[in-house]
Amino acid sequence: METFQSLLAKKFSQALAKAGLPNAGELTPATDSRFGDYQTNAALVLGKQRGENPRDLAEKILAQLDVGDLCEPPVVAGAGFINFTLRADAVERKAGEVLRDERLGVAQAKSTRRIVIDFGSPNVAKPMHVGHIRSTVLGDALARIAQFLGHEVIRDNHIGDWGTQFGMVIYGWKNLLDRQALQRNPLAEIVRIYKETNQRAATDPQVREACRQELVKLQAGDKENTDIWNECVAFSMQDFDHVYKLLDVHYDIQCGESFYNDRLPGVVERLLKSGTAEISEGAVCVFFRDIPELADKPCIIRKRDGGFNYATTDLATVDYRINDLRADAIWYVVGAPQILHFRQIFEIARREGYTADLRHITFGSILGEDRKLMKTRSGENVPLRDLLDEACRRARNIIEEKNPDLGEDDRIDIAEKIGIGAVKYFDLSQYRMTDYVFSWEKMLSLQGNTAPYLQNAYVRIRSIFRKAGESASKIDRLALDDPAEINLAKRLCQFAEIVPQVLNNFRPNILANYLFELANSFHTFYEACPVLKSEEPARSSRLALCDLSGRVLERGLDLLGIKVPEKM
RNA sequence: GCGCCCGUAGCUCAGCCGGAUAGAGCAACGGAUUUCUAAUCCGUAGGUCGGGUGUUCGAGUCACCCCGGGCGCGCCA
Repeated sequence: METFQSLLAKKFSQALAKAGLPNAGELTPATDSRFGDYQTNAALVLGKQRGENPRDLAEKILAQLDVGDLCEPPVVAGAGFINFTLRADAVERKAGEVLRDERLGVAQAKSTRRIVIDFGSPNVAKPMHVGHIRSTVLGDALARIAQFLGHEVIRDNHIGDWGTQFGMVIYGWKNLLDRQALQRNPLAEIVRIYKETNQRAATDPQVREACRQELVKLQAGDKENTDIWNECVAFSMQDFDHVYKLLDVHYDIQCGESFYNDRLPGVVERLLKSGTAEISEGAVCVFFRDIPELADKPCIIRKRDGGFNYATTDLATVDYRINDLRADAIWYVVGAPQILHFRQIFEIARREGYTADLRHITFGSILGEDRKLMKTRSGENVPLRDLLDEACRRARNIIEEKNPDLGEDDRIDIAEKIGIGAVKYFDLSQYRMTDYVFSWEKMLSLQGNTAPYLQNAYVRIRSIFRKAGESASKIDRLALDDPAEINLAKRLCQFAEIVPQVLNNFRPNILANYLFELANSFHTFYEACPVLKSEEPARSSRLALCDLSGRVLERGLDLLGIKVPEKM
């Protein structure tokens, strides 16, 4: 199905051709409703190129343009803009098409790709904390959207399950472990012994050395240490799975760092052999002498002591994803502090001849009310599990106050949908690069651009259908009359224009913003247009409008990984 | 020192490839409810887009410089 935008753009470019003019400018949604629904600046661009009067050019183009079936006669405005206002009957037909379409008008991508999305990536022996929200929620949303657009998505959890921290964990396990505490809360106990060992190591060189020895033994495949490591990984995975279940996030593969262990020597050998890497001060490095910003920032891929580091692992990972998984693209949803690292990795991959589309999708930090990195009162990372539980608890309090009649099962279910949805939406509704201040009050507010506000619009729709005792009417040609109806129907037709845009710059906030505007339009319609009490044909038409609004809201929120309740 | 990111209403934030008089939400103020969930809607008020120079028909958006904040820069991940 074609959107209004693409239909108009197509007709417009035909008109340009007829007028003997090249394609130019762009046809976009109007910046202001005063200017109609769509606008183009083509005449301005052409005017500049050819040194002609933009308004004259606009008239010349209009003489060749036939869009009478879609809009009112286009008008030239301002310096030479051409404005289009959709006809109500065209909106009726288009909305009818969307109504019948499972995909709600959203076309499949022209060329579909196999995309590995690397997101989440928690560390073993550390609980997931607020810092993991953005990567997890953003990555999941991008995966859902890419998938919906027809791409083949492989969601990969690159777990930090290997590294120097295990020397300390194993030392702690052998010397400090409280078995009973381990049974009660495994991860908390592992974290405790890790922290305590860390403190000891900071002051006691002997402990430090002991930890190093444990690490060496683990890396050499020592049975006892490997068993301990396995147990720690398993305990951590339990914690991750609990959080993922709450968040409704799943992975296709979970190839952690350890997965690449036996591939690391090969990576270094290959790079040395090809001359991409060289030995410097005993370490194996890749230099970027031809890139000014990187000239003084080499990338170490093997340490002087022969050990590998995370650059080596990431190179092995690129290799695996491209050669074994046959990825066309790899998206790394990893925080902005690692920009330099990925710049280096991507550059090395390029030098090795890889042509896959590698993207580092960065994001900012979550701040506390004090505008500093969000921490607990005692200065520690806020465990994600606690935070999500609190979200549900707070959501439940609000539900109980607003809707005391709900049964216990409903309360639990709805509180989870609202609480988790609120956390996710708060994150996704903001541009990913900006740091944001975490605020329960704001994210759980029923007013404004929040998940509960959107969910409420959906609930109102469900309520209408419950009351009506009927499912969506079979109507497929709407009868729009009230401005609120026309506005809502136009908005619904835009869903198909918005969704693909999200992937242009990896901005789910565009979709969130659209859904907010849709909910807004729906609420306005809801206030202005009685549904069940109205006469036919308005009643059926409005029911259809409700049905479509509900489906777009549900689908749109689903693309963001957010669920909708039937009641709230 | 070098590099990256950010700076838009009192607060929290939109504003994609430069486009018309810069938009929301919260908070403030004024209205609407015998309801299809008022958990809402309608309205008012609020801005030298950090500062400057430049590019051009046109700059919040692009380039350069400065100010302020954050982050990163050879053997952690």
